Amino acid sequence: MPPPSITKLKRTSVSQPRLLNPTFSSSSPLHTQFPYHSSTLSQNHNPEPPGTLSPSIILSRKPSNGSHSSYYAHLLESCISRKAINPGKQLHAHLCQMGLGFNSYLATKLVNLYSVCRSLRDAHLLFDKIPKGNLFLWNVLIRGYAWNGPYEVAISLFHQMLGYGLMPDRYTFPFVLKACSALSAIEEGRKIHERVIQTRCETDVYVGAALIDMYAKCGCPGSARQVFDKIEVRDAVLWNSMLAAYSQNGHPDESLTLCGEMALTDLRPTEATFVTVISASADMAALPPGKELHGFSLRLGFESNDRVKTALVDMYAKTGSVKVARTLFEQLGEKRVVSWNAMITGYAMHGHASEALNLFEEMKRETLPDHITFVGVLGACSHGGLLNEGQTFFELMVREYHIDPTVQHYTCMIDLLGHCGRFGEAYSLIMQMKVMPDSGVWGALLNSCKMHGEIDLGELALEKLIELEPEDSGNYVILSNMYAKAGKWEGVARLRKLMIDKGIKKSIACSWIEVKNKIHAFLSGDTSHPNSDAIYAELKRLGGLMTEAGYVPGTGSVFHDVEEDEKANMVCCHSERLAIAFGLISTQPGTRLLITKNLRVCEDCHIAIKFISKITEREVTVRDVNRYHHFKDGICSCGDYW
DNA sequence: ATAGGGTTAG
Repeated sequence: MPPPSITKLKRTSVSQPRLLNPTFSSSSPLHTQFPYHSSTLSQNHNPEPPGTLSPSIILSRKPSNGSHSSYYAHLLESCISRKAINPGKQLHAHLCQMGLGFNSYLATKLVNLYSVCRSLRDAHLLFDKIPKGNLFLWNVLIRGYAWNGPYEVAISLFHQMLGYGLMPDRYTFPFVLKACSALSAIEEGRKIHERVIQTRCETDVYVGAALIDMYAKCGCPGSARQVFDKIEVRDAVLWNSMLAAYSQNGHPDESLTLCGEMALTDLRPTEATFVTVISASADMAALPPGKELHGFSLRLGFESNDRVKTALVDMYAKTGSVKVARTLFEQLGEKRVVSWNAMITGYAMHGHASEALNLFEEMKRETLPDHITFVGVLGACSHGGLLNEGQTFFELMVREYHIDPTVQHYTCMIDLLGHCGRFGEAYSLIMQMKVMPDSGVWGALLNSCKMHGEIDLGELALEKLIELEPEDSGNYVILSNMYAKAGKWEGVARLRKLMIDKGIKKSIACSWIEVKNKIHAFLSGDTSHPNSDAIYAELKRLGGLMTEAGYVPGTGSVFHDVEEDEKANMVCCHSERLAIAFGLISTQPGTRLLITKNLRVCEDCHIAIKFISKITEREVTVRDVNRYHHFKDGICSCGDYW
């Protein structure tokens, strides 16, 4: 039996309610009031997923004894839960014919349907025709804009709603706060928080989680914590939002501490708990808590959870256990973009360029790479000094994948060109960027200038960097070292005065290592550690062995007023080397050493560490906690002239 | 009478 066409349905005798006619966007090829003729149905190239009610089935079940609001409500609910826009529009047209269009209960459901189907234009046009006394109607439309944008409209609707004398409820707040989060609109967010308190909604966990998220996205974890502390009956999601608030704002340690408190409650951690807190431990380059969380997640039955597993891949890769990361990566049931990206960037940040690029080739066959994939791929090229490959991938990204380069992609390219001494091309690339060059870009250029002694361009880069981040000492230090290397002491003096005038203090390089659950931190030339004597003795011993093995202390930093033998001494007391020496004398042979550094490891130390690994047959990983594409901190504290 | 918050790769 052929499906009944909507045009054949009986028209009611009631005068046509124009009020709620469905609207069709101008992009739709269908401009008639009844768009779904049987001919158009058969041309449907986008069939609904299996299990969806087809439009013909909906209408063939039309009750013969007249129309009941609850019957259509049921059908509309069915469309809403399936996000089935086309049958919904057909129902809408049908309701207009039936004369049920002015039923504001059903109309509200239609607004809801358009809203969940992201047809905000249709939702809003219909909304405009419905009496405004119904809070639910407002909530539905605000939700639509909070989920899909423009977010400003959600906030403006909220104010219009207040203008109508309606009181927002515990459903309204999460929606409008989500819009504030998306816009980082802190002033608006705080005003809404006041209203939450007036309305006595502050103990609702949904409202609370939305407030915490709003404060987190606006960079105010302290305010988020105040909200969290005021709520007495908490659920897992509330904890999760607070954990995320800390890790999104550079406090992974607080996130881990809070996770410990959560573990003391009766609440069962969820997938989001583990994803958040495992990534927090990756951010602080802390393997032991990460491993503990791994075990904890296994005990709670998250072994085959791919999202948790992806977070673990990222954590193990970042903390230097690239092989463990790869093993887990291979265990993934479904490899999504995030998983590929975590593994590729993991290889890139440890300088495993060929592994990163091989994996990228494999990925291309299975998944569509995104802009973050290319940050990893270009980062791998930049680490490996692969200029030609980098340029090819950059082209590929733009031409084949139609991805607009971001500052991060440009930073990698500037670094690549600069390190190869192609300053003309590097500079013209900066000039032709469609995005504003940030401190990462100029920092990459400055760092390259330092390597090649390009003083003029270096001065220009510093000028830009001073505009962008006047408080950052690292930039001055790099240029100062360049002046010193070229013997331009008046430049050194000028910069020193500039820093004093601006009241800028130099940041100090610090490295740390965890041994037996205790963190041991070292500054450059530090002698305050209880085992200091033994550490320096070990460094001296290593120095001898390294020289025998062919190591030549770095010529990267030149000391103008220090005797030759003292130079060698100073090169040996960079903070990462102190941490390594301590690790060597206080752990079992064969244990892997993970050192974390707050500034970028200098090239000389990188070479030295390779020698140390070889001589001692120990796996040594030094990880800087700065993002690897931030080249502005490419300094070692001993090489400075202050 | 219908609805809602948190999550990873740079």
